[in-house]
Order: sequence, then structure tokens, then C-alpha cells
Amino acid sequence: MTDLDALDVDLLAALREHPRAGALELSRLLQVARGTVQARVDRLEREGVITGYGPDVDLAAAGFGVHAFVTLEIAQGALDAVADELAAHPAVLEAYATTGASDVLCRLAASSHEDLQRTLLELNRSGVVARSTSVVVLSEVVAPRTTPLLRSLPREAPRRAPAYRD
Amino acid sequence: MTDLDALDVDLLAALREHPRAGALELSRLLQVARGTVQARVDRLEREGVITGYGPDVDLAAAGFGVHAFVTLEIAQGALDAVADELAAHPAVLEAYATTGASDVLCRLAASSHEDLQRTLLELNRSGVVARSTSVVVLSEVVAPRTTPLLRSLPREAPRRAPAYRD
DNA sequence: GGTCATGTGGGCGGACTGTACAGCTCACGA
DNA sequence: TCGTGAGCTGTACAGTCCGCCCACATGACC
Repeated sequence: MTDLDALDVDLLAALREHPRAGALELSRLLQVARGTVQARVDRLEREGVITGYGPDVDLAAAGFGVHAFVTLEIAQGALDAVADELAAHPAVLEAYATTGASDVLCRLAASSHEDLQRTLLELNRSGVVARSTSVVVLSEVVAPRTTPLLRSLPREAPRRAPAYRD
Repeated sequence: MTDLDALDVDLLAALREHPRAGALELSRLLQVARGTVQARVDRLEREGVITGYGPDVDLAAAGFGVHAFVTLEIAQGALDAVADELAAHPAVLEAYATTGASDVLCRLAASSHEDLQRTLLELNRSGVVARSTSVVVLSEVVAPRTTPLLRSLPREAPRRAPAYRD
């Protein structure tokens, strides 16, 4: 676990807002030297804070307008089997083991309600799932984001970056 | 809504796997001309299929190791108020209005269990939330992904791309 | 005081981007 | 059957950026 300083957070935000920007343009935006930007990005990638770079795909625009969240109750100790099952199904966008009455929460996408129903039936038919409940997404209330969270922590100023004044 | 052909899907997958690749390298990977890659990417961005380009941040690596999903029951017609409330809270990563017994499903991140508890209390205290249930994420079963879904549909071959085979 | 890590500013060659243009080929409609 | 237009290819050129150097400055730490 790394702790980020204010420059790191600004760098991540700048990367998100200016996807096409190279190191040189970022250095201009952040008022630091190009080498600093490159070193910071390298460090963030090396330490696993940056895991990739999109592209972020709007599934609705790509023809998958129906989204749903499904909770699964599974047989004791069958988590691995369920993980394989879910990973093998393309409609599963992500899945997490959770506390609570259910064991797994996963998010599905489909091109239509019929398509979604088909997916749900396939998952239920697989045997490892004891019970499932599903809710369909009606609208996006808060779009996916991380910057506000990263900014919410009090950040120390960069240890050394004379040219960087926020 | 756009329908993507096989080249579009391969292009999106290549972009994800080779984040640093420019148009020229992508054109080599996909065995098409550079101009084609540029034209396709432009089209995908213009039509809203590509909405952005990361960086994808591993929140656990950034100090926010605790994730939770929360379902909210809200007062009749208070969705806008809840949306504002949620948007104002940095710990809210995303939120969706859903069918089912609850009205809103949202995903939270926090630096610790105490931090999470504090967030939950703040959301409950706000008044617009009638009831809430929360589950904590224990582990990632399927990592976020979209490529399998995009590949799952039978895609027509690109209408014209003589150099593009497979 | 010395050392280390980090940031700054600069320079260099090679590589890439943006843009333009001509030619090819297929789909479509007159 | 024959244009026409859209899409892809290949090429070219100028401008820009990247990766990699270097010397030097500045705090933190020993």
C-alpha cells in the first residue's frame, strides 16, 4: 500500500481528464518538470496503484443496455466452482464475495431483457448456485469515479517539487 | 447505439492490453493501416462507445482497502435529493437506481472499517434514506472486464478491410 | 559534512502523430 | 451495366513528443 501525496492525486486526476496528454503536456498542466511526471507515473504503475488505462467502454452505446446486479447464495465451499462458472460467462462484468445473507454479488450486462433472463437461467441451472436474487439497473445515479475519494484524504505536500504549487 | 464489427472489438481489446500503444503500434498489432486505426478510434469516441481512458486506480493499493455495497430505501420521490447526497460524498464510487425492494444500490470505499462505519452513519443521518443494508466485500471473484461480453456476440467481419484477416 | 533520493532544466536522436493525398475495391443505386 | 461514394491502403512531410542522457540544486537522513 502506497500513500499518495497531493501531486500524485493531481496527476491521476489530470490523466483522467486529459487522456491523450503525454508526459510533456502533463508536466505543463501540473507545473512540474517532465522527468517528475514520468518518474511519478512509473512509480504509480510499479506499485500497482495504476493497473491499466481503459478504454472505458459505454456498454449501453455498444448494444448492452440492460444491466443487473445479482446476489448468489452458494453451496458451502463451492466458491471456487462458482468463480469458474462466473468467469466463464461473458455477461458477468465483475463479481465479489461479500458478507451478509448472500455470498457473491455480481454485475451482469445483457442486450435485452430476454438476454438477461437467459443469462440468469444459465447461472441458476449450473448447480452450484443455491439461490439468487436479481435487481435490474434503472438509471445511473452517480457515475463511476474515484477522484473525489482520493482527494478526500488530507494529503501532504510533495516532499520536494519546488515548481509545484497548488 | 452503434454496432461494432470484429475489428472494433479487437481494437478495444488491443487498446486495453497495450495501453501505451499509439496508432502506429495498434495498426501493426491488428494488421491494418494506421489511418484505419485512427478513423475507428475517432468513430468510437465520437459515438460514445469509448467514454474515457483511465487510469484505472487500484483503490486498495491507494489506501482504501475496504469496499462495500449498500442498498438504500428512500422516501417517495426523493431520488434527486439522494443523488445529490451521494454525489457529495466522496466515498461513494458509483450508485444506481434499481428495481426490487430497495431503490438505490451504491458502492463505497473506505480506508478502514471505522471509516466505513462513519460513512454509513453519515448517509443514514441525512434523512432522505429510510432504510439501508450493507455488505462488505471480502474478495474479488471476477475482476472487472468487458471484453468477453463484447466478444460474445457474433460479429460480422469488417465491411472492408482487405488487410484484416481473422 | 556526506550521502541519498528527488526534482529541475537542458539537449539529443529516433519515433510517432496529425494531416494530406492518390489509388484500390467493394456495395449500392440509377 | 455503370457511376458514385465510402472505406482501406500506402506514402509523404513537418511538427512534436518520448526515452534517454547529463549536470546541478535541494532537503532528509545518518
